[in-house]
Amino acid sequence: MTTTQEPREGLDDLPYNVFAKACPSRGTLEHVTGRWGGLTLGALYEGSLRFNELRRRVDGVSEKMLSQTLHALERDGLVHREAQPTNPPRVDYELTPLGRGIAERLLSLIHFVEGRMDDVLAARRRYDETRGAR
Amino acid sequence: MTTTQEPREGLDDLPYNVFAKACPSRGTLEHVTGRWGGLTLGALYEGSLRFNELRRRVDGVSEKMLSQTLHALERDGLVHREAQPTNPPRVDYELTPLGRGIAERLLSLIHFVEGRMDDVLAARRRYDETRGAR
DNA sequence: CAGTATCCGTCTTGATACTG
DNA sequence: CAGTATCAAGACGGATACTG
Repeated sequence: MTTTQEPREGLDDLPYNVFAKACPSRGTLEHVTGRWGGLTLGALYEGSLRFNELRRRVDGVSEKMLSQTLHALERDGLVHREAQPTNPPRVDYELTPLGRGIAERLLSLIHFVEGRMDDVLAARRRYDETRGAR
Repeated sequence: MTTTQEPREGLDDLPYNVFAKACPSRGTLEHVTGRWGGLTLGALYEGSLRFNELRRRVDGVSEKMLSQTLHALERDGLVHREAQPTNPPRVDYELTPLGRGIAERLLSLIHFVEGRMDDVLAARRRYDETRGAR
């Protein structure tokens, strides 16, 4: 009976469970936490930004990836796209209320990680010494 | 002066800034939020687990990916690996205090997303109707 | 049980070029 | 400015087989 799964209380009674392979929340979580999704949401938390402003904020993202990321976030209802039909075109991206809720929690995580990087780096050195020498 | 970067107060004064391409925090954040990293941390939040228990919890992960993920998290000092030299071998994985701090924030994000999936799914339907019909 | 090693296809990514 | 289209390189992921 080692394989019997005990339900994790307070989690499995939700309609969506990210631990399950087929749950749609897994997809959204991947958009949010993906390589560029999180940084994009984080950048937009400061306020609305235009496409190229965003590109400069999110250091290293290509046009293609930013475009793709924004589409996914817009489709999930986390980002609102506001296009002015001027010439040259001007398009502003901003978080929706739902997007803000997600960005807040994401930034909490990001700031926590940033604040602990010295510990992480120290742990890495220890690990590499111990195992690397072997 | 459209390219002048205004510092984001309360963020850029940190020694590590995940928005910068070369910042090591980016790497750690990717371990944490990667496809399997987040789910692994989330599973371990409940308590220590053995390798194959973990594999069953994190639905869909392969041995290779779980092993790889655990190594990265252990190296970053988020997970502790406790191996008993018995036969058959028994290895328990558990969060370090640092890992718990990160897992808490990650779970806050995960639960929030899970709780809003109906909104997300509705947004997707709207998006697909509007744009898909075009 | 707890992994490691290897093969191999797929999916992502980044450069580059081009459009409105 | 705000993207889209295309393509090659490489990272990523899964299946399988094997080890201690």
